[in-house]
Amino acid sequence: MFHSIRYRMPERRVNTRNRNVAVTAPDAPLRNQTDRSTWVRAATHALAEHGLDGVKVETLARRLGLTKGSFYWHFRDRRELLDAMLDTWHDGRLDDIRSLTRCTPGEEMAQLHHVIDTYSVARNQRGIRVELAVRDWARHDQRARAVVDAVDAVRLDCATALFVGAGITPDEARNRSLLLYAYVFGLGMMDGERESRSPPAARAFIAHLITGG
Amino acid sequence: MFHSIRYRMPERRVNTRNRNVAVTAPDAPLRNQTDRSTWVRAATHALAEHGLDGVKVETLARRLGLTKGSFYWHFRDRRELLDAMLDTWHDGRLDDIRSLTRCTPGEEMAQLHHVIDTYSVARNQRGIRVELAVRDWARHDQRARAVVDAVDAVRLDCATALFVGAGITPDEARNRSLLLYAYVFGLGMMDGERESRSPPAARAFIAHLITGG
DNA sequence: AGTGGAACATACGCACCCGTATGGGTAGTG
DNA sequence: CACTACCCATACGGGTGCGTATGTTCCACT
Repeated sequence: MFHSIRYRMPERRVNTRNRNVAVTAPDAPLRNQTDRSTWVRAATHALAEHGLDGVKVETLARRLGLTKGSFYWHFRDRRELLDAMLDTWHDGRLDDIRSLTRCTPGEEMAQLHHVIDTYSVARNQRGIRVELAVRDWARHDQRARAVVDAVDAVRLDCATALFVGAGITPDEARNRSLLLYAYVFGLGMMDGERESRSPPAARAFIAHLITGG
Repeated sequence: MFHSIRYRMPERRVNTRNRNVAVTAPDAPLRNQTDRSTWVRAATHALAEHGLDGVKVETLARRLGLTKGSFYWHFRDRRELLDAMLDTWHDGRLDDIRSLTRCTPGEEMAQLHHVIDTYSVARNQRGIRVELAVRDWARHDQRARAVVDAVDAVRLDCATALFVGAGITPDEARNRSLLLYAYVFGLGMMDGERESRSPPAARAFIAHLITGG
């Protein structure tokens, strides 16, 4: 979704210089992807730390020991960086989901508990921070909204499949999956990178309520 | 909490002009509170619409048909407006909680279902927007964090009392209360002012899972 | 009628951030 | 060695937002 749709602007550059070319040109497949990912990593870090408005070109450049000249060589504008952030976040989440919901038959319930534990603030603080920042971003940006919705759809489908594999009816499985994700993200919002409100015993009890056993 | 601690700056003004005086002066008790609340209302609206960084002095002034001159008469700086927003939000939430958890004995479970319904996106869209914006704000601001924590503490206490009144043990009551609020806020984040993922039947099923009845 | 203060408008300086224009350095290639 | 593509630095203009300094209007009170 929104995979680096980079198009050469008509005559934006008259001198010899150029940016890394469009993906529509099949013989020039995205050179310097590594440098782009450097900016994306720094930007994602800033997003987790200070929110979307903390993602500023000059701030990132200072942090990386570079200048805006470097940035605007790799990206057309700030929006292109934001799209790249959404793309990498989307792809990373899909990979996580796939590796989290792949389990041997009969172990579905244990795997669901592992999903809950993975999204707990205590274990995955950075992931939760990014998650919440992206979700807040999605409240003001349509592309972010679409990416979040796509990730949520896959998450719900995979968790529902686990519940169904454990013998739950499809309807109930979907409802419990929705409760599961709403709970983990909501808890991340309430606990705010600490776990004052949810000692391990409480989390275990709630996890059993969600999974039903 | 953080109730308008306004102090006269030492010699900040040398001419005749002055701001509405400090609360420490007992004979001048906050004149023009209505005008301050006008700014706070507009700011809260902007917060819900565009997040904290959408709360800009000049933008609010344009929206109100005024200028910065008016704002800086009523407020010392932007931070004072933000504190006033937190105060009014805090007080309003406490009022809501009190009116939501006051019920006749024997009706505790029905009241808990009413709490869940009140915080659903479909019924209270604006409240949820403000809630999420404040919570995101709390991730970068200590004062906002303190206010959110205080509100959450009261919410959990009152919901726990309802569960206990319905015959649940205190530990389980607190756990179910935590699940309740984490779920409603998490669902607000996932559904994003629509209710595509949670049809009424799903919400009813989940509500019964949370309350246990 | 005149005075003082409340409530606002106007104008300015400053800082920050975006995007562009342009120059420089380096490595590979003929 | 010249040339070029790549990668980055410097410099600039425009826009925006914060806070301050100062001017203006209206009203209450004497």
